[in-house]
Amino acid sequence: MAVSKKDSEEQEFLRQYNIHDYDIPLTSVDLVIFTIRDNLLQVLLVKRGDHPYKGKWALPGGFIDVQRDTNLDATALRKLREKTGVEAPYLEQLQGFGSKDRDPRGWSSTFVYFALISSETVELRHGAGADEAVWYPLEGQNAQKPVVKLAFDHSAILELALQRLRSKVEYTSLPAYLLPAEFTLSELQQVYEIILGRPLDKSSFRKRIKEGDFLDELPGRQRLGSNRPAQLFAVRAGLASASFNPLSRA
Amino acid sequence: MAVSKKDSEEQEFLRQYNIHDYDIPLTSVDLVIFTIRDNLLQVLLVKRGDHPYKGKWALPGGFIDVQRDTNLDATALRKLREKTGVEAPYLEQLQGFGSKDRDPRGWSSTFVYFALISSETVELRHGAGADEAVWYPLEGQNAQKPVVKLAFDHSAILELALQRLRSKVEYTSLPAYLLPAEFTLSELQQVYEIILGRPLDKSSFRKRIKEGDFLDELPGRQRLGSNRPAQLFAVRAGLASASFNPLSRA
DNA sequence: TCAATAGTGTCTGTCAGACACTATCAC
DNA sequence: GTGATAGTGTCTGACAGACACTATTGA
Repeated sequence: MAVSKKDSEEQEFLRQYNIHDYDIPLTSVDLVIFTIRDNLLQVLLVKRGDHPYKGKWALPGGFIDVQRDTNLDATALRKLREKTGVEAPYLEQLQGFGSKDRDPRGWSSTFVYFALISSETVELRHGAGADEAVWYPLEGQNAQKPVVKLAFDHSAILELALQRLRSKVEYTSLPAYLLPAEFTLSELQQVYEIILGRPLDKSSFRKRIKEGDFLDELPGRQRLGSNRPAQLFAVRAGLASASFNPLSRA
Repeated sequence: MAVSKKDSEEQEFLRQYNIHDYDIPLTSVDLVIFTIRDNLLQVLLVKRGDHPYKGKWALPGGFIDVQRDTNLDATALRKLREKTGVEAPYLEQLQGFGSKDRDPRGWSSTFVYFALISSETVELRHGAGADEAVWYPLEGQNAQKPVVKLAFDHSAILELALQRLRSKVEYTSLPAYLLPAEFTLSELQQVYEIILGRPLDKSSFRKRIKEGDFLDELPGRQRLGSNRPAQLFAVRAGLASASFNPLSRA
């Protein structure tokens, strides 16, 4: 098929197009990675090894690698893997932020992701050029604002992520991703209570979860102790990284 | 106060930093602008005047102007004003999109905004360099996918925006922003029905709206006709552009 | 009077939360 | 048996939706 005049005109345009001719903003991807450790909700922070804000605590993140990353999700997953070794978490985009003055290098925008992982599957990467990474606990139940001041506008971003987590927990199965692959309903209820900061009724909690129909009972698998053994459950396969509202009544 | 070694080191870093040294993605802001016209939900589309996708229909949008725009919201508001003349709509960020191949010019990312405006306040900008702009109806009630194929990945983005609109309508006051400043409860109910594609019960609709407590009754203002006159309402001041869930039961 | 739409009242089935109950293990 | 936690059953108040009713205008 011959190349039409229109096509060749477009190709000429693209040939002459050079992104470096324009004033454009910096664009990065940042991550708010939550987990449960020691019965507390915790978030992953890194100490910045480079300017700007060198030595300050920040959310993990970085620039899009236009050679290797095929899309934004890929960038987020790569960053997550680099910091934690985790491959398949719950991951969703939180929101974008961008302004003239959030980064001293100039106009800067970032796509912020929101990840939930089980702390048992994590190996934090240390040493050898890697920025120092720590789990930072978001104080217990009544837990207002995080205490540390973070680099850039990351404190505000963390605040928003927390809000989003709390509001989504009300009607979704998200907290299941904060636990190891196998867990009991009591353990799951405890996670809901940690995030929401208030006790839940056992009976209605179990009713909702069962009706939500996003957990699989693992036949024969039980957690033993000096009490009645507890049935183990797992998140139903195929739901990871997806958007879904199992507890919604809509 | 003397400039510390650390500060001057950072300043030196910033002096040498040049964004044009890096391979970075294109970053733009796009808008999904909804309104109600002729009892149909409609979305604003523009015909592209430049490459790429010249002559194709697309969502309105463009690049961030790093000189004039102080933040992402400002870019979105500016674009909205340029296309429609509207100053104060309901505006929220929908989601970011970015990938290697969504734009033939190279790695491209976009922050997509979601706007609701009253069609009565709009003057579409035509002629003189402006791209042609039209309201495109999203077919009536059962209304599945939009028919036109849009440029870039805009068809998928529009699809997602529609989903988001429909799901938010279930429990928020959003539809009020699709109407003129003053409206009756029956008119508002009609908008909900258009978006959801199903009839609502008058009594429970009115109960919910009144309890939501986001409308102000306009004393003395009534819509007349050859029937009982209807009380006029307005969205409570101070809620515009804000995030809120008046109908939520949480 | 009628036609038309605005606006209210009542009933009922559903369901979430409160709370008490039973079950099953280690010791 | 006891202590501890798992898991279930029952009741009740709140409330959303169905539907019938009343209200108020123009013609």
